[in-house]
Amino acid sequence: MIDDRVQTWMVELQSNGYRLTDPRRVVLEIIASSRHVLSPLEVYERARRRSPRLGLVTVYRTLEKLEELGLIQRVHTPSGCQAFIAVEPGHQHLLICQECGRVEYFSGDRLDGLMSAVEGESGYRVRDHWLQLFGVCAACRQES
Amino acid sequence: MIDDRVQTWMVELQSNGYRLTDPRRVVLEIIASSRHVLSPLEVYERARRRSPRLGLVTVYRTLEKLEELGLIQRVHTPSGCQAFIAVEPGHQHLLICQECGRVEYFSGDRLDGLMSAVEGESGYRVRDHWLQLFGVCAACRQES
DNA sequence: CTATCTGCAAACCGTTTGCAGCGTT
DNA sequence: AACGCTGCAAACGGTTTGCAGATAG
Repeated sequence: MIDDRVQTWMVELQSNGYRLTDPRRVVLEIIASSRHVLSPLEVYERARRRSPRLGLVTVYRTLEKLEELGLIQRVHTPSGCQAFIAVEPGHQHLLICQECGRVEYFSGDRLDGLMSAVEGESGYRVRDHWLQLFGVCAACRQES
Repeated sequence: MIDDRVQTWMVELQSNGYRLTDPRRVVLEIIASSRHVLSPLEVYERARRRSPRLGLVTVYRTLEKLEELGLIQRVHTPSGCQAFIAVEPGHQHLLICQECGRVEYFSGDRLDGLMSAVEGESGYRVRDHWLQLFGVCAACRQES
């Protein structure tokens, strides 16, 4: 399943004219297999364990391409906005553990009514919405 | 109404042991009276028109205190997270114009059902949620 | 009178860019 | 063989810190 994701991402990169290199493959595998949000530096540190010559710059450039292709997304939280997680097709929203950064995906927000009400009252045309939940995952709850 | 807000903020600052200085008053008035999100630099530029000796550092330090006291909030958008807007008590959510940054406040998201469903499925304890709408305000719509 | 605040300059730190050599295709 | 990619070093830009003098309470 994670391998599927890596596979899909590699195909996607190649069919957009990007080359498949070792450093890139390592970065791909790290984010594809993580259930936690990861900052560029965290990706770099993990990737270095496998590929010590890798540079931080390559991590930034790979993340940029993956984001541009819609394969990963930047996650915004009160404590910072430099973390990334895989995009899970069909699941638009995230539930993020405030302790460890673990992510669950969900969809079905039933906000259409609210959105058109707000649209009417404000005179705005609503184009997009963000919904995100924050909490503590089962594992972190047990620890405390 | 804006003056009320400035008044409230000044009292709040003072009752927390902070001093009321001219540079601070200027910064307060700028954000309190803005219906648009403002970056530190934008606050600085506007404040300088009134108070040319003001330093950018003072803007940062004042914003920090206002945020800490819960009087202003940082606004996160796809195009950046360094803008601030006044907190409107009782209105937890924002609708932001993607063109000009104008903000409308709203509440009543009726997400309790969804939140407890997600809580049950995930094993997380949900502590907080973010809901934000993006669109184009009436004025910007007319321009295009 | 004292503690806080101010503006300046410098430090800081995450991110981006320029470049010469390397590796994919 | 050609072009994209890599890692290094340096540049960049927004934010923070140290400090000496100014100012609110």
